[in-house]
Amino acid sequence: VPPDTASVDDRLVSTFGRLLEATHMLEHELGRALELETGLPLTWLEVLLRLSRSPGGELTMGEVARQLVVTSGGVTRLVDRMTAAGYVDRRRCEQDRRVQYARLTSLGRTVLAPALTRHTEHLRSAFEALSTAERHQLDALLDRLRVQRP
Amino acid sequence: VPPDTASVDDRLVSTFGRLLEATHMLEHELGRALELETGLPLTWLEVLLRLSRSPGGELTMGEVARQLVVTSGGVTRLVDRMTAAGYVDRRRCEQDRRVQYARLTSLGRTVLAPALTRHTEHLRSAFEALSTAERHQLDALLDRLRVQRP
DNA sequence: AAAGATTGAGCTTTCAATCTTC
DNA sequence: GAAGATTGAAAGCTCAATCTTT
Repeated sequence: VPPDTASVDDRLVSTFGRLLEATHMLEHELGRALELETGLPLTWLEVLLRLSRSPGGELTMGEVARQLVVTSGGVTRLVDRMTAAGYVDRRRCEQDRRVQYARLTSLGRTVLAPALTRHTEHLRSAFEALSTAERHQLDALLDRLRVQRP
Repeated sequence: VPPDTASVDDRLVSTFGRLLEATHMLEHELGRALELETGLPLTWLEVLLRLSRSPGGELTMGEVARQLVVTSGGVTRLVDRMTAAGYVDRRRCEQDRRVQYARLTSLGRTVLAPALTRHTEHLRSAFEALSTAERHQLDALLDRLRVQRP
């Protein structure tokens, strides 16, 4: 073992610890503010946002699960609740009848717009310490932080 | 509203979305690998690690809650379970008898060492795409991503 | 047999109320 | 009254088993 391996590893462990802490904190505070001001949980916003960006305003259940990093069972129930609220509905795929699409409803679009505006304002204040160049830097770093999935 | 504000905001929302996705993915995969190979959940490792770095190997319940970004009720039960496993115990503060310390036991130290080794190996492979300079960059960016707590 | 989605059971967390101590 | 920690109830997630379709 080279003499400075230990300290390099320590830094690595610390960096990861900070990544978790900073992300969890942002998630918690931004989620709290969003839900307080719009009634929409951050997870719901994430789903609505990702659906709205997809062609047809829909994604398969599996794709939502991958993007949110939750299990398929978790997505089933998440979409159940959002369906009960009227923000999304389900559509069977005709080519492959095993798959279901979660699809944005017009109510979902109506609710998304103002919530996204508020969320963006919160984000601006959370990221105001970073310059545009630094935000691009962060973007680039995150893109390269990939871990292979099983 | 300036003409390019919309696209700047879009980028901001995307950056945050990527931050969440990348972090959740790392957390999920590294957690899965750690628990598979050592039997220790990532959350438990985080607790043991932070206790081991503190003077006396202990932190107040509230401090653990803040660092892990969970509620005080959540920490009470987390420490309950880790106490049942024998990895930590509780100690009353004498100056202020409202506070309790969660304290690393010798069994906790014994379990932490090899788990940390494995975790570090996983981290090396997850971060191998980043140079040392880029890891410092990430560190610096994370430090500046602060959000005020209520 | 494998893949996508759902379900039942169980675990961990939050929320709100409570207790103790300052 | 306020702060730190704990508790009961409930929400949301995972895990493993199941069902349907490929």
